[in-house]
Amino acid sequence: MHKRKPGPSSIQVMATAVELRSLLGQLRRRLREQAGTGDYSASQTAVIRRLEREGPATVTMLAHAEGMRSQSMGATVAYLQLAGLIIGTPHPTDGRQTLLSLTPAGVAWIKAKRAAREDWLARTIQAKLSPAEQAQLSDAMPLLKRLVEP
Amino acid sequence: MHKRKPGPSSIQVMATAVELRSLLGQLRRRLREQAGTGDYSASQTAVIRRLEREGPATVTMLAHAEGMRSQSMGATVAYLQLAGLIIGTPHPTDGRQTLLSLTPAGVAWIKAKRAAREDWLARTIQAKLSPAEQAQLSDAMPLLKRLVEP
DNA sequence: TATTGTTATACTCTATAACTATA
DNA sequence: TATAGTTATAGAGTATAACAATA
Repeated sequence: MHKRKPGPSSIQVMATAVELRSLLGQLRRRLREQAGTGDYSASQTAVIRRLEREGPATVTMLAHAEGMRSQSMGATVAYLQLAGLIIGTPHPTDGRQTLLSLTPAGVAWIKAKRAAREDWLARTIQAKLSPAEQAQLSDAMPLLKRLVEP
Repeated sequence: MHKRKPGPSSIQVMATAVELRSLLGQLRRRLREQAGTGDYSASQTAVIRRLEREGPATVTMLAHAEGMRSQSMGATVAYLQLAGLIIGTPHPTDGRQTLLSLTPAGVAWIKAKRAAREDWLARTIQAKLSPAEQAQLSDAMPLLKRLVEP
């Protein structure tokens, strides 16, 4: 256990909040500027990854999982469909729903990405943080996750 | 020291990267939807806070510190000037530069914000994380900072 | 010639509102 | 009537390019 901070005061929490907000923006800008041709946005990548991890899903399900509106997710999904990475098939019993899943091209994209270590964020984490710090960052993810949960 | 993870493999690093990217987007969307009237954007808040912490600065200095272009920072700063929270005064010796600093209204805004604990992010950190977890999150900030550094 | 800052313009992401189709 | 999804439109945030003023 870390012992550096006995218990953050509310001023320290505010400082963390302010810093996190600033870092959020900086990370986002850095991610965008590092994105090359053939790369996809954060939302697009998140969708691809989620479909890989959890299998087929509808637009509404994806929107809910990523904390955005279905209209916005609709645009994200439409782009990925045009790009040929995901495909929508009608739900067998409910005609309103469209089940989205990865195409072979989508699966191949993920694998190629992983093999090539093309991901700027992953490369940077590995290059700039020690293994212990990488673990520390990884351990902080569940905390961030809880912050965005309803 | 945490001992849960002996040394993250490159697959784990990729997983962290993917998760961080998704959480980044979710946090940003949540921050936006929680923003009420009279609130300012992440970039705007970051500028206000930085001026408070480090004193007067130019547009170029602020842009560099936040990792964005001076044209973009110009827009952010222009809005804050219109809102009356910051003011620009000509540099005494270098006529090209404009030194930006907080107005009394800007200082008052920060103080009111703090006193009222109006900040959604700070409130959420305090409400959803234990003191130890708050410290853990705070400790992760320097790691994120190093990721965005050039 | 280099630097500070501004203006014009465009792109991405996301939101709200209104609509269609199916249940 | 409620739900899944689409289309139209708007706004915020940021980028690039071109320019003006000062050093």
